[in-house]
Amino acid sequence: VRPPPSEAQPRARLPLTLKVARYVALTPDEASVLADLQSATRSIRRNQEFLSEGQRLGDLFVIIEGVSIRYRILRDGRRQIVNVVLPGDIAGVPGCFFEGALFSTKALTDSTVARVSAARLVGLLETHPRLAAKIFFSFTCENEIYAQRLIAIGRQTALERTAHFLLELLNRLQVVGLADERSYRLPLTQELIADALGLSTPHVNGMLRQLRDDGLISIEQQRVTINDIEALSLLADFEGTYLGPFSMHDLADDGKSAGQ
Amino acid sequence: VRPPPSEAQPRARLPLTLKVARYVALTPDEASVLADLQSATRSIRRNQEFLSEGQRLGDLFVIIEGVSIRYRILRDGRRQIVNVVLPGDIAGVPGCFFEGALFSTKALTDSTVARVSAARLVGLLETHPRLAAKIFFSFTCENEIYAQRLIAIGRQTALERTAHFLLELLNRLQVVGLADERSYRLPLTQELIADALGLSTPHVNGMLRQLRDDGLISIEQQRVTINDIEALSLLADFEGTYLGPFSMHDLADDGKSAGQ
DNA sequence: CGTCGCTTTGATCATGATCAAGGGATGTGG
DNA sequence: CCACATCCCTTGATCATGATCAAAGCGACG
Repeated sequence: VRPPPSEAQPRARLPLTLKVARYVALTPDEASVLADLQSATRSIRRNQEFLSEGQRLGDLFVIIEGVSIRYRILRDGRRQIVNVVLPGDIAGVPGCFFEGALFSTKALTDSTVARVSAARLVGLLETHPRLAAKIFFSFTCENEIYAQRLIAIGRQTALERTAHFLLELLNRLQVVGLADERSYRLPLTQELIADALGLSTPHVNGMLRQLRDDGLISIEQQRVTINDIEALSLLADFEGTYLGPFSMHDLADDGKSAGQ
Repeated sequence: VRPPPSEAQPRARLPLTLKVARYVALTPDEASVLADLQSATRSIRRNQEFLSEGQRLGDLFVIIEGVSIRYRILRDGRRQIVNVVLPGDIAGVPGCFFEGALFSTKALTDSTVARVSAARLVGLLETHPRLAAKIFFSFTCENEIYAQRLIAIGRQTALERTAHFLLELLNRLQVVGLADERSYRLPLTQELIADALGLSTPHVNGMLRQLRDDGLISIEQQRVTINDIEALSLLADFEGTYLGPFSMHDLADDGKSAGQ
């Protein structure tokens, strides 16, 4: 009864074009420029830290495949994961514009990324300013993910937080076609979940177990299944509306008038 | 011994132009468009909630003067403040592009804001796309503030968090010229600080008292003074580098070449 | 003078951390 | 093919940080 390990891959290679396209409408021309940006891909091995705190780097990485974490380790060893980086996300922004990156980013699985030089992105300001604006705008959407997580970590109980985390990942993975209706593959250990949620590993273990005992979720191997999305959302006070796709489509349409 | 209440105002009315200018270089033309955007100001009374959760609103607000909070209240009454909104910040993004705002925003003090219709901002995509890109980019910078706060709330002790919070505000207020070298006026009650840090009011009280007893800070009336910035930064594991101004200046210069 | 909003303090309680150890699966070298 | 090692999950006992509840002080303001 060994499940095929390559379960998620056959799912047609996504026309990811950076997930920007999920957020805003692109002209064909823009789409092709975007595709071109991601042309040169590179492989990253599991556990490789490809962006390091303090590093002054002029590159960003569009994640084509694989899961990474963005984190920081405090002096005494405590670690906080500030983001789980999924395919379609961009790593290295705005670190590449600051003096040095503020966080490290490490691949959890073997990954494929497209390296884009910051200079080239900024060059878009000149050559395709509207595309540049759309890309930058798409970065803004991450704000809501962070804000939402701030609430979870700041004011929700361990159980609620855990539920929230699982739902957030479900939604984000669905956006890029890596999750089906109720389940997805989650390459995170409980220790990593703990560091993302500001909890201890044993306690995360207990919370997951409780969610399982209550029949809200199932976990086997690395596959998470949400059995009752509604109940879990209620528990977590979760609304998926903040995770794409949404309505800048209306506004930033092609050559049409912008004044509504 | 009543300190003049209008202490901070005489400090020349800032050429705030939205704080965008702190982050990126603007051409004179862009600067004037930006100034124009903020021309029509409006007053907001203390305690007025000018952006409400769930509200579908096509406007954003550039804060000219006053302090607001962006927050959400959970079903059982717990409140988390996700951001303290200072002059120069923009409220309502990207809420205005989502189905509905995800958080409420409320003025803590009487405020002056400039209302900008989202349509107008999007219109910039057509008329001044490079300016639009720069504005959107400036939104991205907030990500780092959120990420930093996630670390504080997720993995730092109450004392460290409190120290971090005070330092963050010092730095952010300095950027817009509302704090001097070591002190600033803070219109937040301890209850509000607690809701921003995910702590209880009595505990915030204790932490502030401890910081005071240790001689690291002083608080009188609403004025916070950091007596030993270095020591406090060490305690909080704080580095101010993530709060502008930083170096997209190099990249996005006027008509110059972008490829470095 | 009295109320209201905020700060301060203390006593008790609980959520979740820490520490420690065992268990199960997978992988690797002998 | 087995022994061992590694990584991760699981469990339990104890501890501590910070929450909750309650109440008193203290200005500012009307």
